[in-house]
Amino acid sequence: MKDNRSLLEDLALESVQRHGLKALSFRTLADEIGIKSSSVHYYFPEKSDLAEVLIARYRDELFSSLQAIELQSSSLKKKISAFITIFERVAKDDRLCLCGMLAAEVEHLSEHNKQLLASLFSDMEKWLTRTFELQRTSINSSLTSAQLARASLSGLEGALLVDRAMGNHRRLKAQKEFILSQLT
Amino acid sequence: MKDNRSLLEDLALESVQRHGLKALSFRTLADEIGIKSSSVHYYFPEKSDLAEVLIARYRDELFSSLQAIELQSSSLKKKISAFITIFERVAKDDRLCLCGMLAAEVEHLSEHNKQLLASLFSDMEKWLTRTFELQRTSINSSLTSAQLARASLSGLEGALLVDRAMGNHRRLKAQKEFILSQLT
DNA sequence: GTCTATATACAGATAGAC
DNA sequence: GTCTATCTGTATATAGAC
Repeated sequence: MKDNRSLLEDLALESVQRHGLKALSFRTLADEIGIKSSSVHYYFPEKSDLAEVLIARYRDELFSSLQAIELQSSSLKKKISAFITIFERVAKDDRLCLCGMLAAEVEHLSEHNKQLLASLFSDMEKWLTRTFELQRTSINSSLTSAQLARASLSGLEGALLVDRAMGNHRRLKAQKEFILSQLT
Repeated sequence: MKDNRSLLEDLALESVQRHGLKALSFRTLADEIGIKSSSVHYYFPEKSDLAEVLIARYRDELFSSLQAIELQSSSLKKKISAFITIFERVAKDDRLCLCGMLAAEVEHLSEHNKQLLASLFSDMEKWLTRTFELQRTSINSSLTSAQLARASLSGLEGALLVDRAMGNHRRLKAQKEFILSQLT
């Protein structure tokens, strides 16, 4: 049995990935677990406090996935495939990546949360850059590892975005083929 | 001197590309040209009516740009470069592509506007697919023209999205290099 | 076309009782 | 921790006068 704090975080994360932070309401959130909105404010005084927790949680779970990839996969192609699997799971769940959704709403974020978001993107890119660079010889492209990392991450974010509007997963599939076609 | 209808459309388009449709307020819009919100309802009875006009306008301007590209550019690389220029202009103006922003907010669109958005994406992909296919011999990739089109468009949308969160244009630049690296 | 006035709904947030 | 009650702000939308 989970405590209310965790339940609220779970529901909030799902809601933000589906409908956005601006559309998230403390009232609706409270209704979903049968408490009042004032009780939600007990856990998260302001909406920005909740957003901060969501970003931190997403970051933690993401980084443990990345560590698992480093341990389990050997070839570069396998590592990048496993990385893309993270996005495929998000797509299957009819969600956007939290980062992608917040990026669309960046003008509504607190300054602090804007920085957290930027550093999360930056760290994902760094992981990709390092992963590419460590097995650079497996790459067949004129681009630098950093450029490939930037294009790959933003490409996957865009694929999730457009696929949601189109009701299928064709762009994520195309993006995956595109990225993997650069690796041997 | 533009009429109020056009002024409202201009301001609304800019606002949606920057802050999203959900954040767009008839009151604020009215204030910006010195009329009352009830007068905005005279032109656009409901918010979804305004959104529909914005999508149609965006579509018209986009397609005339695409036609110009077909007439002016010869090589495939030049055509695709010119296509990417459209996104570079959007980025320089600190906006998102209207389609990308609405895709993030797709759960809040009316059924009709959801369809308009999907068909706009679809037509952009068709244009790209046709353009790639017509000069297929200039492409150095194992992907089909349709897959390249899907990956390119969603990649550019994602680049705009992530770049906004990061405060620079590095992902759009990387995406451009990535796409053009497949063309001879 | 534009206004005033208003109905209605919902948002974030807080005070204070239990 | 959770509640009731409330303040305050803002949103969409409409009726009816000018």
